[in-house]
Amino acid sequence: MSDVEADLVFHALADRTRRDIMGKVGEREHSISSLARQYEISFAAVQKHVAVLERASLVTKRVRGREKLVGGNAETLRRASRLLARYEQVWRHRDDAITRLLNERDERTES
Amino acid sequence: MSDVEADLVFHALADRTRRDIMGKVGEREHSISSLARQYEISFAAVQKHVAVLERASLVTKRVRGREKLVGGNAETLRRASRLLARYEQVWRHRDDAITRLLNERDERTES
DNA sequence: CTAACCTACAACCAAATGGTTGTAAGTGAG
DNA sequence: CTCACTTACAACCATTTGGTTGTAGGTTAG
Repeated sequence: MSDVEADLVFHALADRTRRDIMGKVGEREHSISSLARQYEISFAAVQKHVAVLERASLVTKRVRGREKLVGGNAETLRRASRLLARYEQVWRHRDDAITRLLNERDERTES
Repeated sequence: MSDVEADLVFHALADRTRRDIMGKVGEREHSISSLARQYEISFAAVQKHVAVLERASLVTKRVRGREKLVGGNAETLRRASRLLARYEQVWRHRDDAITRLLNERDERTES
């Protein structure tokens, strides 16, 4: 997952309204209007949130008549999940006392 | 993971400099100065990035003499990873043709 | 002791964000 | 055909963000 991609995805996830939308469109597709009706904010605001999710490839839109149905893109979600998992794995290595001691030595001789 | 928590964590992850810092401090602890020396931006800017990561509980600081060592907090990372995994699981259900057909019916009778 | 180093924090700035309202255009129901 | 519905997008506003410089306080090395 590229830096730009991660920027877009994590920024998209960093808003609770957008995460909420993610939850809904993951279960089944929703038109933008039907989504907008479920929030206090304006239609345009919801539309913008969907656009942010779409730029991040977290959702996709398809046309049905005069409306557009928004659905979740599980693939992107999986890639983001993988990125976090990679950090997690590396980090586990650091968690024992031995590496901590090594760190002390390394820090002292650093730069 | 609460909404506020997720807001902080995903916002913290949505910047490539901060993700880069995550990579470094996950392997071993780094002082803020030693981190700052590794980027083009000012010391204060790096300090702010670390503060954002700290507010999100993605890293912790401990004192060693006149410096503060920044280290990764694997626990928070795990919780974020879990949240994404939960979305992922729900989303998988939607991916077969049958649910798509059901959606069409549901959408038509909706609201 | 003193000078160098490390951290903290305030004040400031330009750009991006999340929200609003308003306008325009396509589609479908009746 | 016409009117209501759905989407798109521009313009605007307040707040936040990521960056800067400057100042001040602690700690340690020599």
